[in-house]
Amino acid sequence: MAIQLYNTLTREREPFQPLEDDRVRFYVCGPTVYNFIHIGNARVFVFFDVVRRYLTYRGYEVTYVQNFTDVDDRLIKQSIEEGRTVPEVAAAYIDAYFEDMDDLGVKRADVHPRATEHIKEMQDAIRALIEKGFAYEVDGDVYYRSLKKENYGALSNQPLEELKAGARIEVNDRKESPLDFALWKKAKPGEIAWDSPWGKGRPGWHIECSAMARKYLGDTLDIHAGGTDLCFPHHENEIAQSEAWTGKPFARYWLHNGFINMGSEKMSKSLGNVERVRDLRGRYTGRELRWFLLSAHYRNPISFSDESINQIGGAIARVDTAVANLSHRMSAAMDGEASEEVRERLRLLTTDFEGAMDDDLNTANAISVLFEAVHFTNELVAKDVVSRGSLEAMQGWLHHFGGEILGLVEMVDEADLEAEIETKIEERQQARKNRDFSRADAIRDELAKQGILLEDTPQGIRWRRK
RNA sequence: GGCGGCAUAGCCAAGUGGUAAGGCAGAGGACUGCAAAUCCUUUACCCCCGGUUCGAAUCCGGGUGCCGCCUCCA
Repeated sequence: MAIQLYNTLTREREPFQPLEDDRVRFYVCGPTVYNFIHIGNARVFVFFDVVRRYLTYRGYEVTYVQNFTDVDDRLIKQSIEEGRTVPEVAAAYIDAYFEDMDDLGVKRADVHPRATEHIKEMQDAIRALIEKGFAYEVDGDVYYRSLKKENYGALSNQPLEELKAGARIEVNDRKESPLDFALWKKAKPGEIAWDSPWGKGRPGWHIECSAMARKYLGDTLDIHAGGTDLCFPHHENEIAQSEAWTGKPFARYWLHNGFINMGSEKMSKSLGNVERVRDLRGRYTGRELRWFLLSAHYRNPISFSDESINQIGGAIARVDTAVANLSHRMSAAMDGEASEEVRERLRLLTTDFEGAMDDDLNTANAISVLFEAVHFTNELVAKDVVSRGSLEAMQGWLHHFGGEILGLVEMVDEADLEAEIETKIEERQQARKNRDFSRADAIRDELAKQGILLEDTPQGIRWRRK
């Protein structure tokens, strides 16, 4: 059964069939690096990181591209406020972006192209659009002629009349139609600018994705993704200009993720309720945040609250405990291969996991399969007799699906066992043997203060970090 | 005004026709020197009113409430 994806373009769930059978060209709109990213940005990057990992697991050769918008009005504004140049501001927030993403376990894209490093490609695109009659220059600005293309509005499902009616009246009345958008903007004095056939200026926002996507992925992408608000106008405009430019479909599947609300309100600057990842990282671990972001279906809104994330902590503890106990059980296991029962259970878990992810990337259900795996792990660990092979197979499953694909499970390294703790444990065992329970409890309490939890099991004492 | 989404237990959250997943929190039990962990059991008038159907959280109609997009906001 093929992977089913909800495609914004058709507003239907469709079987996923890339242009080439075993290759996926995947483009995600990255951040505008004028500031630290917020939790809503992070949802995009974390979720599509999982999609990319899953597609790779499914055998596709994935080329994953995510851009940085490193020049635009907001960057210019920010550079004035910070008293730094635009490139300096961009560089600082790109570094910050990677720090935040590393903490959330998001892998680097194959390419992170920056707008300012592709000025030539954008100018080539603009020139081609002018030649084809899809763009026109007015006094140093270049605009795209939106109405020239018949299917403008298809992605956002808006009839042109409505778009026109809803369009804001802009100060700039040099455009032929209010729907036209800037491909090239003339520089004001002192602004960062590049030379061009139309005079000094900078690229408009939408053209960078079209130019960079084509350069790194070709004329037609398999998947183009981003936040739901990008649907209009950004993605609509990308489609228009790219297809006018290349004469080919721009992207086969458009994926848009839902927003994060603060309570029931939209998170927005004007409401002053924006949660930056940078700040959240002081309150929560990156793993808690990642788990939180994957705990609901990607197209549904998530309500952010401290209570919600605190609940995640309990869930993570359950998984970590199982993983640690599994590791501990290994030392007292019998030699031997994985049992047929275990193999069968793991096959079923794999089927369920794939079923969840194939069903429009349902990470919430994939996580519930992870909990089934945890439950089975706990049963195995509690058995009187279990083979090392069975435990290793279980461990491998958790590592692969929970760790490699979802990025939520962290394995423990048995070599972590520290001699000092082992000595204490030995001492406590002696005390218990002598029925000196107060001494035994004292040692346990002492270790507890260091964050080490001791647990008595039929296979001996095990310990883990709290 | 146009387009679209959502409403499921104390909380979070799956579920697009066949007796309501999973997690957190709570309760009871088993196990334990005491614990911890684990296992078992337990917690739902699926927003309201109609309709279709043998059968609806799921489809249709009408309400109510909330939310998003409609030019640079993930």
